[in-house]
Amino acid sequence: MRGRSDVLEPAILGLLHESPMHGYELRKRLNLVLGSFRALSYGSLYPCLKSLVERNWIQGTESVVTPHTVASKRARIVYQLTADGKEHLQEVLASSGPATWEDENFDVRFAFFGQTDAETRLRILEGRRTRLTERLETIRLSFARTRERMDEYTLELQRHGLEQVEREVRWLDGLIDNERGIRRTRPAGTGRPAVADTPAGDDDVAPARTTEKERG
Amino acid sequence: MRGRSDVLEPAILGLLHESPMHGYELRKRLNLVLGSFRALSYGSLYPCLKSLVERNWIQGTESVVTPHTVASKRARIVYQLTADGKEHLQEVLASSGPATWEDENFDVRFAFFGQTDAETRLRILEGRRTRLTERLETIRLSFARTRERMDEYTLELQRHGLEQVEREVRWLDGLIDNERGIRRTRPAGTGRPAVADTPAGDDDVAPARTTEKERG
DNA sequence: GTTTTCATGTAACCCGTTACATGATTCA
DNA sequence: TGAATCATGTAACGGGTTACATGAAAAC
Repeated sequence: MRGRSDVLEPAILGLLHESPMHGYELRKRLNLVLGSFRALSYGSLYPCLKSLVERNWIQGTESVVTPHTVASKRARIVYQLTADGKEHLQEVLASSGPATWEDENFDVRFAFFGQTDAETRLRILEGRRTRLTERLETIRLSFARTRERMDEYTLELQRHGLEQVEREVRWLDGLIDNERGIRRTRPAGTGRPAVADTPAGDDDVAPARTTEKERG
Repeated sequence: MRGRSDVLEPAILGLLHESPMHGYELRKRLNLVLGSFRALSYGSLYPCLKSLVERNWIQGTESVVTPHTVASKRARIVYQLTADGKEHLQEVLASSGPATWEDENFDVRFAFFGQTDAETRLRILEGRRTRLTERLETIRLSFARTRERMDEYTLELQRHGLEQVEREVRWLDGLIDNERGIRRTRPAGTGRPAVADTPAGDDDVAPARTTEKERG
């Protein structure tokens, strides 16, 4: 309901659930989960950790590292989920709504599918797919409306953008088919991913869902 | 030098240079140029227009529209570039620097390549390419370092992200080859785009630049 | 005649970055 | 011993969004 980001907190909780970590390390891992590969700043991370501690979802323990000789003074703080935190994370992962379909939110949620039940996974994937096809419609529309008036570079940018989204949809189709397969085969909740791993440039996933024509 | 966004202003100036417009229409066009297809809010747009007027780069004229009967009271404000604005836009378009290689900035700059000279176009495309290959390196590295410890969904997200960037690089390669061709053929500055328009799934652009191996 | 779309704006707020400050540890 | 990296934090700022306010024109 508020803002709509809430991307950082789930990411942190999710990673800490996999294994306890200190801030500095967390930051590096975060970049991989956060979709885009920009480096998150400490100016974001540490205050967030602080607030998570205050809300009692994580706790930090001063882990005095024994470097190579004796114990050092400057300790690093290893964070881990509290019981409350684990509970909260499960709630977050089980929920899904409009915000969940958006780019960054989706990436984070997807990254932690391993901790999510099959129903939710499918719900998120399909919501995301709908979201993207809506976007396709919007693009195609204004595309068709303005294509004569646009110079060719702008047009090329548009074309490329459109293609990217189309590819994204095909990727989702593969994942959805996969989830459906799992769901039919297994009682749900097994957490087995078995995602498509087509190494590069395989265009035969979901052959005729996004029709290439009607572009004029 | 400041912030690093400066994505909105150039986009507005560029669009207004193509043709004068009022805010509401501008906003729709903006979404196509701004790379991602999120709708820019009026809360961003109008204050920005205001500040551009204050700096004398654009000017707004109350265009009283004759709707269908008589003249209406509520006029819409049509903005156009001033002489200063045109000059400033040319400066902006001729410049290039680290910020230019970033995602959104690049998109905007690319969209207005029609108004940019060939040297600059090539400089930006190559800068962007370098930026992306750097990113590829970063991803591949942390990818290799953590792949065993990651669950398969996170891994798939990574794989997919990597693939996207690789594709982006191939797209750039096509554009660069194209620009080089133009540059050799024509004295530069002709403004002729002739971009690659391979409809979909053409993988033979720049065959062996991003080597698929050494992924372990 | 009422709803939808067009059209312009403002104020509060959110989420993140940059720049700064500090100090320990490892490596050359 | 000095530089690079690890490690933790704070304060100021920036660029965007949401929510609000207003009203005319077009469509139904």
